[in-house]
Amino acid sequence: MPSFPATSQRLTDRKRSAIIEAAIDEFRLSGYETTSMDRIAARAGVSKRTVYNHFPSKEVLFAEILHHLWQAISGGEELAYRADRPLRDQLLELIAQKFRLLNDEAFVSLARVAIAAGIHSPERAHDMVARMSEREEGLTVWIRAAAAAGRLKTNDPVFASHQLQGLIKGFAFWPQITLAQPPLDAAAQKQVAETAVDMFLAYYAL
Amino acid sequence: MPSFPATSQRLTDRKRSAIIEAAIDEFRLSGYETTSMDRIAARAGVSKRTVYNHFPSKEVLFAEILHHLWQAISGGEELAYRADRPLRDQLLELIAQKFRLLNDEAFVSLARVAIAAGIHSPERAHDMVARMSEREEGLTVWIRAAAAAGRLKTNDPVFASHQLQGLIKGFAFWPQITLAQPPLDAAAQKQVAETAVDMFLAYYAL
DNA sequence: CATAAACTACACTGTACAGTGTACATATCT
DNA sequence: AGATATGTACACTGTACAGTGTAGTTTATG
Repeated sequence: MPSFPATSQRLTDRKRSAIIEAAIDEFRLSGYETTSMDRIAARAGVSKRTVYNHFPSKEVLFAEILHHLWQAISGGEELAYRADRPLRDQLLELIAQKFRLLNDEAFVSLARVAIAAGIHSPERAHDMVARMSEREEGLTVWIRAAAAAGRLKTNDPVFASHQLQGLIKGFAFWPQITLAQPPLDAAAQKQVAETAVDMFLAYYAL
Repeated sequence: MPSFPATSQRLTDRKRSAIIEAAIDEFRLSGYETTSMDRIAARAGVSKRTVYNHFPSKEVLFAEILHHLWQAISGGEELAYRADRPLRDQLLELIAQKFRLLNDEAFVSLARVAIAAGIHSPERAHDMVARMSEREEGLTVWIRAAAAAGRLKTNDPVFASHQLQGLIKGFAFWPQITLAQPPLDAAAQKQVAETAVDMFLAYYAL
């Protein structure tokens, strides 16, 4: 029976976690270029050599972190279209789900780091945003179903979905990413969500 | 009578312009951190020392460029609300004006550079986007006037204006900035503009 | 043409940083 | 307790880059 030190696993695992956490903080704070491996090591309370024993290069460490943050936010339970409930209620629930993501510290971190790093690295940006837009599929699927059921008048669900998201993200995503603004408070979220949905339905509902 | 070399002004002016142009290209291509003064000098066809004779530091050169690009896009002729024309036409014209800005290479460059540089420098980001949002005032003013004239039902013109812009920027700004996507073609612009305006009016028009 | 201003080549300083090699220490496992 | 895996301190290489100093050349101007 291993008498491991109270809180957690093997030393090497704790070190590894500390490095990843420190790296997330540093990259988030300073971006990829201006973050040094020495600072990451220092913040992690770990020797620089240990960082390199775990991760062969800064690039790899960075990729690991993107992967790590990605895991942290992968919990999207698709909401299916239902004929027996008002469109408005269903849309509000879909938006609420989106807000949970947008309020998620991990998600915003990921987005900030990814966009900051990717803005001058097309292939990485492409990969990143491609994966992010997968998370936007749910809404499109719902709209397509509602249209097929004859409750919405659109033959371009992807476009309509982007519109609705534009109405949300303009308030609750881009300002937070580019200006590091705090997430919307509950009242603002309510206003943004309800007005967006009502505007959307005013145009698309049959 | 000075026999100046055909095309333009004094040598020093041409050098200065060459430096600024080269710096715009480089910063746009690689961001602030990863662009070196040596590369700028090389691209400008100028000795490094000359760069420093014109601009005391990289910081200053960068600021100069932001200022320079800012000048290049400052030609916004505010469109005033008019009681004698349909709302839809006026809004479409406002949007068209916005698209002219969004299609402007200089504007997109500025935005990309500014956002990339500012994403980890809150004060600069703040300053930058504050100035950018001045350019969005026109739409807000128009909406306020239309509401005062009893043609739109909103008591929050700023919010409404942001909504309409969200419907545009989600297609024609953010993808271009963060993914370096090409500007929308004419057909797409038409679709985005018309659908946005129609959706907006479906909700707000009296 | 003389003079001042601007440009150039180039060598140089200082710093920051990615990444490595090593000798020694500490933890983990059997 | 002894063997093995990990971590640490630290010195070091090589590179990239901001910024400077200088001596000499080119360009404009009275």
